Amino acid sequence: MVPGMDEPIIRTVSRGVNQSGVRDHNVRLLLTLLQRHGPMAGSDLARLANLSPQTVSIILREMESEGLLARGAPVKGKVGKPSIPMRLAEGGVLSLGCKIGRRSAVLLLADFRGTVRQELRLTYHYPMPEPIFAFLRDGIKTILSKCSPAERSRICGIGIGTPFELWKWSELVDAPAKDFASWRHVDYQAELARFTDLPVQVVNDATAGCQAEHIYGRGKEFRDYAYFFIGAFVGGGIVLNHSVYQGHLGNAGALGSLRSFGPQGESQQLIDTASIHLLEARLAENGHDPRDLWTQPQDWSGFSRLVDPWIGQTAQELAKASLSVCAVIDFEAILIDGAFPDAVKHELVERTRRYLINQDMRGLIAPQIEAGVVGFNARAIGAATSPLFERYFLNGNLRLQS
Amino acid sequence: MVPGMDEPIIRTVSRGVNQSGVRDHNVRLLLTLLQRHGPMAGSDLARLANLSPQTVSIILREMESEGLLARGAPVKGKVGKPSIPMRLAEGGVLSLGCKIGRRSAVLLLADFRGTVRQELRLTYHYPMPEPIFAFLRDGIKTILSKCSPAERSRICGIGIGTPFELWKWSELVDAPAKDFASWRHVDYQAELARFTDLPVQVVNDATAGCQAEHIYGRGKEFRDYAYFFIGAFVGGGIVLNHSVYQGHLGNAGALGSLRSFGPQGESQQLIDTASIHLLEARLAENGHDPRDLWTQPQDWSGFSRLVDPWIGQTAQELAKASLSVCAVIDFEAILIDGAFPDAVKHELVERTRRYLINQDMRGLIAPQIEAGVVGFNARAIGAATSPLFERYFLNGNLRLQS
DNA sequence: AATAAATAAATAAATTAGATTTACATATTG
DNA sequence: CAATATGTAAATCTAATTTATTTATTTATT
Repeated sequence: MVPGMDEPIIRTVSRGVNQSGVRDHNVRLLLTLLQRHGPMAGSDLARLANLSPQTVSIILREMESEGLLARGAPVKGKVGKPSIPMRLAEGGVLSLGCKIGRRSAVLLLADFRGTVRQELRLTYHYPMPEPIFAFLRDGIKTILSKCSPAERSRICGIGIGTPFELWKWSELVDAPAKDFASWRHVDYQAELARFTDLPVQVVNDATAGCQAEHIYGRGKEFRDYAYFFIGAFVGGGIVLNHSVYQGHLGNAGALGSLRSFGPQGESQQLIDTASIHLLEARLAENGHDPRDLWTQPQDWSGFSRLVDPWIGQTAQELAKASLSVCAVIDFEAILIDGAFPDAVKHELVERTRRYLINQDMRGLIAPQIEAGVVGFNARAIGAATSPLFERYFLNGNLRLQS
Repeated sequence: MVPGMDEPIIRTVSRGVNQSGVRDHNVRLLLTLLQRHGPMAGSDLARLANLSPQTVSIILREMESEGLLARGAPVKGKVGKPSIPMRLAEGGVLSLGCKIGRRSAVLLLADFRGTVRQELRLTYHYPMPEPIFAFLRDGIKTILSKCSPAERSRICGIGIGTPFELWKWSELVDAPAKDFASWRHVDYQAELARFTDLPVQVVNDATAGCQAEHIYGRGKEFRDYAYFFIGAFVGGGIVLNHSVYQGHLGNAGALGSLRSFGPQGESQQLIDTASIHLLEARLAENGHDPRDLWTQPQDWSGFSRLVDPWIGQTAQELAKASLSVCAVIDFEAILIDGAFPDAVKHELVERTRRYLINQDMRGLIAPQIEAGVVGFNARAIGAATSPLFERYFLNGNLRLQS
């Protein structure tokens, strides 16, 4: 049995549970544990999940026969019968992810375990619906044509990571406001349904990044944390109880909208004080081509004179923002990632830590500041995880109302 | 069967579910639905909970025989057999709640439905462990002595609402720092165990207020909201998915620690800019006795000249704070309550709404600003709800690790 | 080195809990 | 009296646990 056929268990407080709901939950639980902890024997899973070995055995054999799980080499060296570690099968499940960004859109095919198998990119001056949907239509076709029939049948859906209220961005991206307004009534589900039967999930782009970090990066280490993704515009996501929390309208973790203060004490938002578009502007003022930031994502050493003060400012803002979010939820950690070279990321994290200790922390528990590891493509990879959570993994927190 | 005997279902993501877990969940679900929606027939519960009428029938009869539920008068006037609405039995479950505050501690006995049956108060210049534990010991004895044996057996626990890291308060309450440090190693469970066998839950005081508003007040109306309780020091609580979220160390909703800015742009916290202690100070400066605020909780009209500007400042701070919290979670609403007269509360809510619309709301969804209805005693009443959630109600979000 | 004992894993068979389904008695309206 | 909805009894079904068995290995003993 594959989970996700019935409505999953306990998605709202007002849902009773019956036997098939129990099975669905336990199947998802075992998949989630294997995802989170890596390959494991049934006996270990039974202990972790607090289920009887028999129950685990039955579920594992079923999932194995469906090709979701694969068995590893028996582990010897301990007293007793050798254990057989089970793992998520490499190609057991595939999914598509798309990120719509300031400068480019990405479409990719990823597997169960976060490996990107194919990737396509569209760049533009600013995003508009028509070219993006054309890119998706052609891109999906291209990607599917390179898959075997078996692989195609294992693609479980497509996730779209997109900024919240994109139609309000026209002045930020200096696009004609009138054209840009067409984003307002875009219905991704309906548009995608014109050329694919795959289930479609829409998720905030930075929240998608958070999902990627959560399952493939350092997210597993923490129960509750906030995630910053520094792109052209900064955004965020939050995790509670080991689950990404999207919020009732999908706008939880809108960390770009955190209040900040300009040099004259005027009210600003984090998006105005800690985003890469500020660095782009500085580059342009200094006669560089700001597009170099995007075409040379692994090496910004050519602009270090400008990058360095930008890191300083951004770190200061992130330190203040980190404490603001910790007043709402007592996050264990703050993860920072973005569309920049690793060296920049680590410098940013280091400086944020230093600024943090000078802040007023009365009544708060200091969070750990850590660097994310997924990096550049986090938003598209994370978008691809949405269909996985929908069908295979446990997500303690509710989905969006849809 | 009474729920809560086994570990309740799905408290962490890594918990498997078996039949007894299912029953426990469904029992709690029905109790929670009756709590939230009021008396209801089994057939309605079955529809709401998505359970078969048979299952609901069995569970209801069992809970009725245990005295947790009572049947109402048959409802006629519709086609078909009249339905019998079931309700939480008035005295079905009782619990104790204690709030430890700046100026006073309160101990009360409440029932399943939020009605306070007995209430005791201790006032002090500043809180210290020894007198408070003596008050609890004697108070519990007094309260129990006024209960019938049947009532005593129905008391399911005691909840303690206390500020976070009380030992750091010495300068705020001008107490000798040395004495005050004794709070640091206080173990409520151990202290209470010396004179009572009741299970003890410890919860942040403002979060307790939030729990009270959540089940007895306006909390039911919203899926996600933040709650401010304006006491001597402002505090808060948050609700996600219709459940109070305490956070992994019990410090979620530490809204008093939200960053704010003083007149010279210096960094402050909300606790410094939106608390009743500011008003106390103004009263003292103007020759009034600040204790009048606490002894005349329903009438502050004597100090309106001083109260009015305090309301203005507080409203402004709350408006800014409201947007800060909505950048972390897309709360539907902000609920405001406090230890002040209703007239003050409503003026504060009204002005907060007005300030809100002048704020920078890019990227955010404007929350509703609403007044809480539980008022003054919210923290103690809410503390008393902790044992109820522990044993009888569903709480989608995790409890503290303990 | 050979062998027995201990141990842990995995699973088959029997049992059990608790849900659903089906059937029916009941009380009411129209 | 027909229609309808509630509420419950009996039978059925699902998926868990418990108990018992097989198997592969390490460890201790001879």
